[in-house]
Amino acid sequence: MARVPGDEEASRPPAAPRADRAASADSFSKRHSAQSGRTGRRAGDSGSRRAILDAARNQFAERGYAGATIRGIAREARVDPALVHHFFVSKQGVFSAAIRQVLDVVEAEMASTEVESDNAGEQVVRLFLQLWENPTTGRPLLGVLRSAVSHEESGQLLREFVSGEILGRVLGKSPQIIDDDTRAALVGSQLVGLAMLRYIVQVEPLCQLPPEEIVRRVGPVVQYYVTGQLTAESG
Amino acid sequence: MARVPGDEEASRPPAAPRADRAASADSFSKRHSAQSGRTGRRAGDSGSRRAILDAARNQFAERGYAGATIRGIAREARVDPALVHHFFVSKQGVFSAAIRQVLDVVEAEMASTEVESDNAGEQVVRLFLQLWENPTTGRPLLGVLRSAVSHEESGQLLREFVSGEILGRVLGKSPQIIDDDTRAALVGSQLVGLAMLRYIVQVEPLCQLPPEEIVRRVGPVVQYYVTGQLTAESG
DNA sequence: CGCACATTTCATGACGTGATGAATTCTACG
DNA sequence: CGTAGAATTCATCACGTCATGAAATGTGCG
Repeated sequence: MARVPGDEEASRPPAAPRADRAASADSFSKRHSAQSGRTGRRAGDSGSRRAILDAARNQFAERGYAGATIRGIAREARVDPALVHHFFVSKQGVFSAAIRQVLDVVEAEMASTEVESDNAGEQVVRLFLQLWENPTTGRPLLGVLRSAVSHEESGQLLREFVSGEILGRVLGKSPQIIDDDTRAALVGSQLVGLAMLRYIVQVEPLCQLPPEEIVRRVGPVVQYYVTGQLTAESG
Repeated sequence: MARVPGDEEASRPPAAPRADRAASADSFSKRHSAQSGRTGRRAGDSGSRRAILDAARNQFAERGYAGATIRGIAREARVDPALVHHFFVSKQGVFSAAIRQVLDVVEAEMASTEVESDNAGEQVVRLFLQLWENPTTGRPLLGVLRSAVSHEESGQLLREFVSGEILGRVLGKSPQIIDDDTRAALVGSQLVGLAMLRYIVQVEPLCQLPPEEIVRRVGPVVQYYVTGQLTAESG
């Protein structure tokens, strides 16, 4: 049990082939545990790569970038930690691979949803909530938001979302000529705050409210930021 | 240099008094470096305890609970890491001590500021921004928010702020009988989102805007959540 | 002075982390 | 068949983390 890094005595040559190792008592918990000896490649399509990505999304979503560990991801994927490095090189590599792919889906989703300028507010909030409620997109988003507070690349992604996606998609429909970037940032602040309190900090009344109720209450605020009025037909 | 935990040979009795150690080449960077030999107490009021608390606030503010380390705090305070443990027992202990004290100031500040019900929106946003702009209160708040995404106690503090402080102080002035907790949570979501984008993620137009500009733009939204109308004199 | 106590540092333990390199097994292509 | 390469695991390394216990040095009280 005692790990002695500097032990020079009894250092068996690492090149010695070993075939005498018995099952290490927890090998049953690994993928393809039933058959297959130990170290080499498995037969057929093991799906390990995908399993790692799924596990990574979960871990990053629940613990954020700093809190997630390669060992934890490997454990959840029932795979050796070194395999994670083999496929994705580094921790940053797993993160990028796990997040980026789904971010494209999010972007496409937003692109395919037409936002009418006359009640953009409610539509934007509805779309935002749909993305968060759907686990496929929601968990990676959770990962980005959880990581954004201390991981620079995640912060950058969030910045790009606010400055790029919101400004382009939402405000592009109702251009105000001036102040567009500020309006986009204010919309972003309301949306990010909503996600923080509903999905991360879990403030009580908020995380129980049905999505449509939130749409009804927050929609006008987004509308106000975009057009300067509470609803389209007021005034 | 090589650290050998299991080294049993050459283990000099730990009780042996040592007076032959020369200055370890970086001892100048410690507090009271000029005078004083090495290990014991320093003369006069060293202020180490306060230095540790200050350093802790900085570290937690910049890296969050998980990212901050006792060694990092000790380094910034120019103190041995063990001293941090001596004063505050554990990492959680430093965090609590560093944060709690200032949170009382925040609470008192909020209690002493009267919120008139007729333009509560702008007043609340102004007070919120004042707390964040002032480093004395702002940096601990940064620490709480940065930690809230992954540290349970910080999340709890944030929940209590939204469910307690906002509901009691802001909505207490303009009671709506029904839905108070939901209104408080919505106000909280806007404020938390604002802090996230302005002070943590640093979205461009937002963190340059003068506070009063933000008050003017976000105030009506808070007012809307509280009273259901954009301004007091509309309608 | 002498003794209890607070403050300070050192040495070390026990453990977790990301990363690397070699060994082994399987697949695919010639 | 033979062999290049992909997939998988093991054994470590080097380091950083929180935490503890003991030793050394100061202060203050009787």
